[in-house]
Amino acid sequence: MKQRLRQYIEKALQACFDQEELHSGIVPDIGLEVPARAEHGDFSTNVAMAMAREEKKAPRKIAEAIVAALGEGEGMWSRVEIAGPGFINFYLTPRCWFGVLDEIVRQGELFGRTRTGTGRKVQVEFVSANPTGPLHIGHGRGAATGDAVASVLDAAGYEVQREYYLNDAGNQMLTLGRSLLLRYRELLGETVDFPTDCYQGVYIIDLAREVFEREGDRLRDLPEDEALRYFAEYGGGKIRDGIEDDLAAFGVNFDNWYSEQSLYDRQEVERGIALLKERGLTFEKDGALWFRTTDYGDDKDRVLVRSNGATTYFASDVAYHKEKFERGFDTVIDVWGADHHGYVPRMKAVLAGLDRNPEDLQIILVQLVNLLRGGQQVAMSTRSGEFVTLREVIDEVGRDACRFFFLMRRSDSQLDFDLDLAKKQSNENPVYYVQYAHARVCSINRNAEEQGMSIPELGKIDFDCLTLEDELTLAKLLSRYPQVVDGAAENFEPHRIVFYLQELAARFHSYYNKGRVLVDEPEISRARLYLVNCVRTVLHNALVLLGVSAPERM
RNA sequence: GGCCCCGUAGCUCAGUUGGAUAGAGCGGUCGCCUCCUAAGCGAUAGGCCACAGGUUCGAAUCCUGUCGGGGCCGCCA
Repeated sequence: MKQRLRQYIEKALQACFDQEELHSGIVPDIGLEVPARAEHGDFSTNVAMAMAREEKKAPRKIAEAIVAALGEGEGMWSRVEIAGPGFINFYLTPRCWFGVLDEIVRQGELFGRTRTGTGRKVQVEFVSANPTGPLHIGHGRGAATGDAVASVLDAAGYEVQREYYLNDAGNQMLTLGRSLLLRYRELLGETVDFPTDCYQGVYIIDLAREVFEREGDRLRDLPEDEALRYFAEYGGGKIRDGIEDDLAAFGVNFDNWYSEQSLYDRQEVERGIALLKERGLTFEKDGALWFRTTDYGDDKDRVLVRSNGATTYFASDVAYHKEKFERGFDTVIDVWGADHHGYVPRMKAVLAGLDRNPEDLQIILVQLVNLLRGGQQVAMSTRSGEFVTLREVIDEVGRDACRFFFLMRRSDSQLDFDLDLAKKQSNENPVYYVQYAHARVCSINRNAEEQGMSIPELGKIDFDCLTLEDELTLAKLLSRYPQVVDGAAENFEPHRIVFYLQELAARFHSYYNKGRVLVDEPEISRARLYLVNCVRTVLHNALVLLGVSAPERM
């Protein structure tokens, strides 16, 4: 719709230049937007004002020339007017708006998919929690956000891969092994002084018990390093499986689980370091090897190889990101907790050092989640092992409410997650509000069917039967959906989908309450049924992007 | 000390990339079920967009500074 209108305006501008009404000969970017107030039309453009400087002419004069050159628009609009300082406002005909309904019916589940990203490969890496403990609520927000960003990009036409980076190398796995081994020895009756730098959570004790029940005391007499390796491997595997299960329960499925250890096994880490060295971007100091990230705007240089010869986590990250681009992605997106924001400059430096545009790496920082119960903040501390797991929250409030709540806010503002509110089955809970709209349409469909009426097919509708203001409003709102998807994809902002859903649901509920869909006149009933099923389709399509279900009854 | 995010209605937050008279939900008040699901709808009250400058035809939006809230600053991962 917007595109078509833009073409008309471009044509009019060209005509003005040809007839020498206007002289600059430059067609600017034509800003077309939906005005905040209905009396300013359906679309409004500020081109005349934008051109004022170039043309050295009053905006309203320019607008007059453009409007004169516009012509009739072949029934697309009923009125064009110049308003305010020089806005050109278009009033589209109802017939034009209701055309979107046929479009929705034609495309069905594909309505809202665009071609914006066609031919571009994007990877979204998210969660990537260390396999040393279960996912907590903070990881849940990252999971919901990353998954929705991936879905939205997919809808916008990008080729998308979802990846989980598994930190299965380094001494954290040894710490996990040691934690388990000590708990195991406790179970065997030994008195153990459990160190503070070991993992404190009760899940460690549970895992140790599992081993004890399977293996008995067989592992007591193994050499220390062998026992550690056993426990690290067993624990890491189990925890990883648990993470995968939790994510599956949350509706999040990864295309790829990428092992950090595999980077070492394939000498990728060495290769990455060697490459930076070759390019003269490294130096030695205090027995360690550093990457001069300050050349690219970081505030400190960073260590790649420690003085004891061990590589840092940053070194494997260099290799990992280098390898990502070698896999052919045009854009790589990392979803991180905001507490890692300090790592952004050094990762951008990695790209610059590899002659890659730093913009090709996009980092989404997801802010903290404050868990509330009864209005009080729930205390959490990973160190002490006291935290609320994602699984517990899913079990308590349900997957739909959980995902919806995580996506209700922009990811760069902190989120209060009110457990009591998320559980409430009432009007205070926005999740049900949206789902209820979908269920209501389904209910209307069931009633129609009982009356022997089926959902009308494409093109079998007389749009002149849709005479209500609310019906036109709904059609306009529906037509906006593909742009909402594009905007959400372009800015990595899935919350835009949430707000759109709430608005669409609100308009539908209002319409529903004002009158009946199924009335005595069959033609009107059919037209309205057609309309509300378009609403249902868009509600469904948008909910799918968020990973929230669209129930047929509630 | 440096860096990142936030500051908009009593509360929680949107704000179409700089547009016209600033929006929603919750909470408050008052109404609506002979009728397709009241998990719903309608009405009403509520604002110095933290503050001060600047940029321009035009600023909640961009720039600078100040104040307030949160977070991060390891040869840990």
